[in-house]
Amino acid sequence: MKNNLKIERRIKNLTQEDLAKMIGVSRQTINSIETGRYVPSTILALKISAVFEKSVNEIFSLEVSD
Amino acid sequence: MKNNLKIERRIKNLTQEDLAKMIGVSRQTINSIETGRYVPSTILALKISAVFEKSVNEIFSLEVSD
DNA sequence: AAGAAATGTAAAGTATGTTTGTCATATTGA
DNA sequence: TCAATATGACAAACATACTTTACATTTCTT
Repeated sequence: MKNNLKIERRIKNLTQEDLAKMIGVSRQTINSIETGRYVPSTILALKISAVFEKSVNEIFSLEVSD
Repeated sequence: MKNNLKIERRIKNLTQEDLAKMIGVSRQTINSIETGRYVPSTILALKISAVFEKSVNEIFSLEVSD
């Protein structure tokens, strides 16, 4: 699964830690999602979606390997 | 987290097992998501989104408890 | 260039998703 | 009504998400 987190974060000028605090997870969790080390739960994706005011589908997308 | 799975399934006339097979999970996984027993991964949400041709946000939504 | 802030990553532990198997109940259709 | 099909739910085992701590590396600011 791919994601635009880094880009969306830059648009809103948020650090990984800022975003983490906004949605109530650890900074490492954001980092791990961004670097593709793991796939977030749908609740997390929805919270991220709310922060960036974009749909989950606009932020996350399936790859062939999924 | 709430979801419209049951309604969307009815619209497309799919059983839990049909949907499960389409996205490659077990029937119990679909059942558990539908009845709110657990929150799916974002990959699963995106696959479900693809089946119903609706965004993840249209199918799943946050509740205050999230 | 130097110090501060931001990021990447790893290990260990806890929590939660997912599968398989199984059974009970509800719903549908002849 | 009877049988078939669909759904809800539980338990055990396993996989993966997530936290915390900690440290190294990169990027930013001056």
